Amino acid sequence: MTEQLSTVYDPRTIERQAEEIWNRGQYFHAEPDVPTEKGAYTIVIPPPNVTAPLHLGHALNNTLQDILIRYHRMQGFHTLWMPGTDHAGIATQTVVEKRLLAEQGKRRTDFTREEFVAHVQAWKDEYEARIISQLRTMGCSCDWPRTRFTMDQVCARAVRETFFRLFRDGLIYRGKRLVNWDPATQTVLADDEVEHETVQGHFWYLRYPLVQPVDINGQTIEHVTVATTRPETMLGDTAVAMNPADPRAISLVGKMVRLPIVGRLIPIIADEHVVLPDPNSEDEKARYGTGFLKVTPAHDPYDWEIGQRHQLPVINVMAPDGSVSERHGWEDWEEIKNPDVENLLGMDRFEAREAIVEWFRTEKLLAEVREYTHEVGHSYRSHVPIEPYLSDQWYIAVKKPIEHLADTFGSGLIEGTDVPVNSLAGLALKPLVDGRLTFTPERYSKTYQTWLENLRDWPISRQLWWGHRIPIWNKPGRHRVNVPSEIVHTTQMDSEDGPITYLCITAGKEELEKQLAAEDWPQDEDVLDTWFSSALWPFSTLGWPKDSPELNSFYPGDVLCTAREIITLWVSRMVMMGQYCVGDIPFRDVYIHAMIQDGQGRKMSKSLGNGIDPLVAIDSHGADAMRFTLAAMTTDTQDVRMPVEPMELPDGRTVNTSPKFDNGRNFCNKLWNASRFAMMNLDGTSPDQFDPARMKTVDHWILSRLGVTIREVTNAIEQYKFNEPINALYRFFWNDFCDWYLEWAKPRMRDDRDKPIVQNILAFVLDQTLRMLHPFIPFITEGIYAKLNEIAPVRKLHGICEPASAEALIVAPWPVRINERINLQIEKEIELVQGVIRQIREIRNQYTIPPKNQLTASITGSEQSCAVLSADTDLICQLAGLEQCRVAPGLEKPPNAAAAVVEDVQVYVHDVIDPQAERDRLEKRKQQIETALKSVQGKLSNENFTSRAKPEIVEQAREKLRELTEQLQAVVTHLAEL
RNA sequence: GGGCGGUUAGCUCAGUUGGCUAGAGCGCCUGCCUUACAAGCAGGAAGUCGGGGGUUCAAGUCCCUCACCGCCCA
Repeated sequence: MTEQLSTVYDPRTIERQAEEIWNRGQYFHAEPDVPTEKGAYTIVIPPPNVTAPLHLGHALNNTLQDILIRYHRMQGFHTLWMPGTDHAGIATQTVVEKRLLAEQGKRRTDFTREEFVAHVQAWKDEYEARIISQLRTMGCSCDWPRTRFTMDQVCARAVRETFFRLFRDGLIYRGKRLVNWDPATQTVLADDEVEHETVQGHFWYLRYPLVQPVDINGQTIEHVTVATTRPETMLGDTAVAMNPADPRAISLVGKMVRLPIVGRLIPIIADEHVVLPDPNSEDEKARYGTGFLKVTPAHDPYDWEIGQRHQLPVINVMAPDGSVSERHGWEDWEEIKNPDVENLLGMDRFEAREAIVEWFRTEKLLAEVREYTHEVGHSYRSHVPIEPYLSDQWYIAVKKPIEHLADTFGSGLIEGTDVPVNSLAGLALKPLVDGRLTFTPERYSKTYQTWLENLRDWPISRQLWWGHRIPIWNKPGRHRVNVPSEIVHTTQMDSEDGPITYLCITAGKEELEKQLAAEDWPQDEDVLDTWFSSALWPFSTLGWPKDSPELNSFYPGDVLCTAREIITLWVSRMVMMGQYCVGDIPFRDVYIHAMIQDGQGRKMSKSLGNGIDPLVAIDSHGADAMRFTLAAMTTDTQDVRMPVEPMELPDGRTVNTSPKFDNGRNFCNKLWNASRFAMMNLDGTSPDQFDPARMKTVDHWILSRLGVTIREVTNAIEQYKFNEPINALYRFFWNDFCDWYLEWAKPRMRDDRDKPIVQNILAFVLDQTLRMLHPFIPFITEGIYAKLNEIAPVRKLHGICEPASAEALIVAPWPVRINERINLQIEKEIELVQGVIRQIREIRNQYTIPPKNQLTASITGSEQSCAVLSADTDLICQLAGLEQCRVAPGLEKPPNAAAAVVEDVQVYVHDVIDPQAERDRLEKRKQQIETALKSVQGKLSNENFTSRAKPEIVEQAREKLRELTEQLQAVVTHLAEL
């Protein structure tokens, strides 16, 4: 006899066993160019940031990917899951800066660039290792030897090549713009790196004196009042604007104002951007506005545009750290400097705000202060308010047509937009419009589309040290270098200090770079936006720009699985760059999964302490349990809640986990024990002893249920549904297989004639169920499968289904559909049997009859039902605890019997009568039937229903009415007899 | 301000194209250590489907509107 499974389900043991099987077989690995009938199936992992270990959101993300990967591997696809991590420029640099400050009391600038980068590199090595180990512990079947990092040599080469091509195509340019500036990390941020938060603030009403008072309608006006939420920017005001339609405009436009504190003389100008004041308006700007707008072109994007329209001077009054400074473009400093302004120098922007408001108050120029709630942009990394800031940055032109791509992708605008087909934005948008790129759930395609239609040029330079250094070398003046244009591309641009020559060098020319540096061509200090390298991820990881076998075999991939927050940031850019660099979209489908929140609907975060570490969940419940629960929660809603509770582990640690993982663990435990029980009975199983002709009703029934389940599960996975297959498998395995089939099988195991039939069915059903469960709970299923292979190596039902066997479940073929086994007639029969058993059990319970007391029952009803039930009397006796059961039409109700009604059948349990309990039970039943009856009668008495509803619906209702009427009659009779 | 979600049992959530008495898991109540499983078995209670209006023979489901919660974009 083979060794049995241990009596206790221990996730740790089984996880180790399964890992060993997978490692031995190298099943995660995919070699290119291996032809399979179905072709390749590729997923590239959304590379986790090396900033921190993975959280539960990652666990969900990667569980879903692994389900898809394992399913397709079993379906016979040549399957690759490409793993790796992302350097996450600003985020990682920030955490390392914090650590260095805390541990060594040193700032970034206390190190050389090389020293600092070495520190970040060390951090990266540590977290990359942790992340990969987390993924492996979760069971992710990635092709680990292929693991990439966005800054490794392979990826770096792709970055250099892409940058060079963009530069050569004239899509990269340098521009002076107002950017989203993060004064804490002192770098520019792209629009989508700015988070809008609601902030309780104020509107301050500041009086700006007119140089000469103005008379309007006999009233002397001595000053204009501007309303602002950021008084500190007034130091840089270069005009006051009003709407030309304002009645006061005729008298005021063209007059001069003396800017308080500063003393600068600035004009009143007319601009339609200014909203007319209206205290009753729904528009907040009108309600809070005075009709006068202070214009600060250097510190507000709208003011910048007004400034451009009116050629206003641009005066920058702030340093990059957000403090007031005269040294960063305060053009008229020498003329205006005075003690009041000098006092403010060096103050932080919020300190300066206080001081300036105080100054206005003291000088009686503060007209009013009002509370105001508004959205303020914050850095998604440092979380400080964003400062619109004037700065020089590199940009990518996203709506500029790329001529040499017109042949491949066409030209002209995409219908209904201003996006050229052959621009970068167009390359990303067109596949969606054409239906080649789809989103699941579908609604997210709108986010993608709207973003691309309104896309502005992409600022790609970041003032950081951690990242891909921008491959541009520059020198003031106009220069020429004697190098072929395939290696160096040259552009000249004008700046305030005259022309500058910029060189972009292609990858792999280190000698040339050194030589240029020696000739006073410094390289740009900045690095590229992290998303630049992420955009290349689907093909840089496969070796592009080399024409590698991997690229040929696995690109384009199939699906991208990610969260909605990076649809714009990342998904759009991958499509853009996939098209631009490789000429095809990187994936057909984008699956967007939910965001995990805590029990109160809050985002899980470190600061709230409400996060769950996947490794902790695995320690507390097992990896399979975690995966099961996560998949079971995955519907197409946008958020899911996961109650978080502290729990003490066996090793004494108190950690956050969630009681929701109990669901998964309980299921695994059930699977474990049911499999153990089945296998106890499988010794000596031989398919040769299986004879389909000797199958009984319950055997046909369980195969029918299996057939339905195979169909449901397969269809659901194909549609990116994850909770549905889990639920279908749960119902089938627990409610059908364990609760009924196994119970009915127990006595049959002692019957020599029946045993081989049951054994073969058990082995077959268990085998097929394990295959379907494997993508969701890979460890336990693999472990059980290995045992099953020892105990019952051949599992097939001759003449019914003969699935191919496999050395490991991970590569076992997915169950084929057995729709021909689906038999709804038999399912209905068993439902009737189950209904009868349930009713007898309820009577037992209500009368508190001990389980061991064997009862006698008689059952009567229609010819048809009696025929079914008398064939299955032993099934009823066995699970209802009967020693005797008579079934026949027209039986009388015995005296002292409890009665129940099931479909068109009367069930009498003999000699248990308790009149009061019986009356209560029958009354309750009567109520139920009457409620249902009322609803059906209501329908049928409505002539419109019978004439307009579909005939089959009407027929159904009539049938229901008949059955309910009979049931009611029976119950009423029984009540009367009491 | 624009857009997108959500609101169903005490909790977390399902509910396909409108059509049987609206379901599951957890929790709760009752009884069971029944030879695979107490992480279990058997049974039970529990819902004005956020409010209002409309379309329809028929609305949790479609339309309008209001309220609250959340996300994204300006």
